[in-house]
Amino acid sequence: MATPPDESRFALQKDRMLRAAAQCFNAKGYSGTSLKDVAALLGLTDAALYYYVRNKEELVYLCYVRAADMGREAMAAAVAGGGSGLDKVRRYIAGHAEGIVGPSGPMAIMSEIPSLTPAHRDEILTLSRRHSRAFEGLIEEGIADGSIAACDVRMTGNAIMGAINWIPKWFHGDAATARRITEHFPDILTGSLAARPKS
Amino acid sequence: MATPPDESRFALQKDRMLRAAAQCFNAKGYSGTSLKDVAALLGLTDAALYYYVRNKEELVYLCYVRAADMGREAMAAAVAGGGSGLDKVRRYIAGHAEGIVGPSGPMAIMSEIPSLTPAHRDEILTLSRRHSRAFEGLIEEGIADGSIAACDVRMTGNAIMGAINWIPKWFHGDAATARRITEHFPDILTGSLAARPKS
Amino acid sequence: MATPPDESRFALQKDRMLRAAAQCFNAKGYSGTSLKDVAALLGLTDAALYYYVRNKEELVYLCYVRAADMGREAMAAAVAGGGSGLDKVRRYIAGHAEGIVGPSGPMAIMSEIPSLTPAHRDEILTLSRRHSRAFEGLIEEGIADGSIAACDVRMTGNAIMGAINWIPKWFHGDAATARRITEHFPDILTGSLAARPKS
Amino acid sequence: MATPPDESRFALQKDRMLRAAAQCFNAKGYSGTSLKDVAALLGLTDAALYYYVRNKEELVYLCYVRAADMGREAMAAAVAGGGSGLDKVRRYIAGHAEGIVGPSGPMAIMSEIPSLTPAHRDEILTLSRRHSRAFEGLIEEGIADGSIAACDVRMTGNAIMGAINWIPKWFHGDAATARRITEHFPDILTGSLAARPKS
DNA sequence: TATGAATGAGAATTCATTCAT
DNA sequence: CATGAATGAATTCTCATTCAT
Repeated sequence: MATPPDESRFALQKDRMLRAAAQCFNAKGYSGTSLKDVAALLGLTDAALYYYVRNKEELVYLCYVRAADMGREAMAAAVAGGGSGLDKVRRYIAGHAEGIVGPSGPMAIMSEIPSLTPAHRDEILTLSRRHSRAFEGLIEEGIADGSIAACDVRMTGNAIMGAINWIPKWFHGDAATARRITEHFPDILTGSLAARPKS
Repeated sequence: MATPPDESRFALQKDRMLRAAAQCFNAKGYSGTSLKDVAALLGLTDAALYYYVRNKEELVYLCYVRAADMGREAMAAAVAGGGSGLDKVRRYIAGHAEGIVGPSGPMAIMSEIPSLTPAHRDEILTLSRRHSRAFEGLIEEGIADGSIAACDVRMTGNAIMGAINWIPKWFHGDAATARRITEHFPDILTGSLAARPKS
Repeated sequence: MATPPDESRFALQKDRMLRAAAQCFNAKGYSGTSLKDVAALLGLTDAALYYYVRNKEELVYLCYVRAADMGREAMAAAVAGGGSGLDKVRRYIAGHAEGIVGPSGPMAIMSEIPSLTPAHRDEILTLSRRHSRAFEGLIEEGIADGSIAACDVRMTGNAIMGAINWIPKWFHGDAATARRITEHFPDILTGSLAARPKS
Repeated sequence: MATPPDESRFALQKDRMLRAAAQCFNAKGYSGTSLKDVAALLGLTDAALYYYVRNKEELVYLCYVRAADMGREAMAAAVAGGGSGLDKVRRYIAGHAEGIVGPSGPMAIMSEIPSLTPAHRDEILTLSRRHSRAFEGLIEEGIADGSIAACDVRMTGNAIMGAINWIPKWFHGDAATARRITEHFPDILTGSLAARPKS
């Protein structure tokens, strides 16, 4: 699980911090977010963050690692649920959206990988690509099992992920909208995928 | 028209500048982009930009105005093309995507409206909302004329626009990908909309 | 005596601390040394040092007091040894150098008196000047007894003390070099002083 | 010559800056000197320094490069003057001291090489070692030609350089003392070297 | 028009210092 | 005694901005 709050005081605080950071980064981007912003959300001074993290860069990095963990979980759950490729894609979309608008704390959108240290960038890029591949894999599985119509898999994956990643730009935390998102996005984003009779 | 370099050398240069700025902002965000970045793209010093623009803020503002113009054009063209609501939606998607990856210079994604001056923010927000409404209007038109299945119009609009707005995050300028985008995005993003026989 | 860990464990620890601090200060200067550096050398946290000392400033101050004590001892020993002024100067040089490279723990070089509190600064400056005078006194004694040739006493004193005080900049703790220093410095630094037949 | 003030406005200001920086660094060390200190000496803001230099580190680095240039000059002049090894050593000492207390602006003492970037450190260390070798070479030359008595060359070199490098710690700019330094240091520091009849 | 030189505000980061435990 | 957690001040550094040329 993604650094679950079941450890020491230190780990708990660190996890709170990562959630606050993810929220800020999603809202205002990496360079648009000052450490003061994050700290304020926690009722701390910016200097206090350095107790948990070496760097601002390390802060994003850890947010992204956490996001990768959550993504992996969503993927695992989607696969574990069984069914057709389309079923898995829909379940994954729901899970991913849930990670962003749901109560497990906002999951950071990996939108600023270039801001990372080369070493961190490589690591995160690897995770991120692996994840995209896995998602595209689900689509291909659906095509193979007939639940999904043939399509440009890469573009389709990009479109779906983009629609989800863009959510923080217009979603501002109200529960009603959150429900609409998780409820409708799987439908909206897979309608095009469903194999259907030629008209 | 969106970028009418009608007469003077001034307007031409200014337009070049807005395109360069849009490119930078799309790639690295508002605060991630320094005026030096924009100026470098034009072969100028940052100080020179102040000849065309009062502010960095005014620079984004103008980028967004330009984007709104382009969006309006795309919308007008989509409507002017006639046909069903779905047809118009598809045409609009193509036009919007074209504005981002096409040769009319990158269109700025309105992703950082909060960075604007209150006055400018209000103005852009109005334009932006009006535009979203217009897009949702096309969807509703499609539902009414039977070309589009009933759906949560607001969410659907958000999803589609998000998928498009996210493009700059993964598209890095190669022509082949640009073609794949404009070719497939209308299909991918409207598949779910098409009315289809109840199964 | 300079470092008399006479009774309590407290005094012993404090003395260890002063030695560690002197080592750090000699190596990296006052502002270049963080309390963490000193603490690390002792296997403690920086916060722990505050049990022994009110201040970072007090830490240097105490180092300098200790150094003054050691200097006084070296001076006393040099004088107690008797002989000509030159003999005493040579003995003092050896003793001083020994204090720096020898096993009695590094003696702090008083190189950053301006960093001290006004009160402490005055006190240390007094000690330091008294000490320089005493050293110059030895030189004058040598001139008087004919063992040292006439010279600019102040400059000569400064040159000799400088050569010694500079040692920590290039000496990094190996025993062989330490031996070379204590063995040769008295010769090297007093050659110019020895009275010799007019050529 | 060491970045002589005969070029553009830019180079002139940069040279002024290096002199101011050297003065500060000599007085208070690298970490004890804030960029504000240096800037204040020039009547500028700290931010202005970044127009000339990328870094605080680059500032020291350039000071050291300049010092190395001046040292090389002093060495060249000492050698060019001809005469015995002892003559050259004396001339070098005078030249070096002149660089520190004289009007060519204070020459930075290379006392904080560890603060440099690895790359810069390597470069400066190379220059510095080469320079020390050259100086030791002069001593050896003197031993060979009989003008200098046999001695531990390395230790002797260290002692002499130390006495000179320590000057900024007690010299505070008055012309009278400056004269005493350049006048007496060659004598004081080479007395021990002069070959003399066994007593 | 455009640049060179400089500034001031803000951001990241470090560090001495405090205090409850 | 010693540490963990936090703070506030100072420092380095960036950047939009200005202005004389």
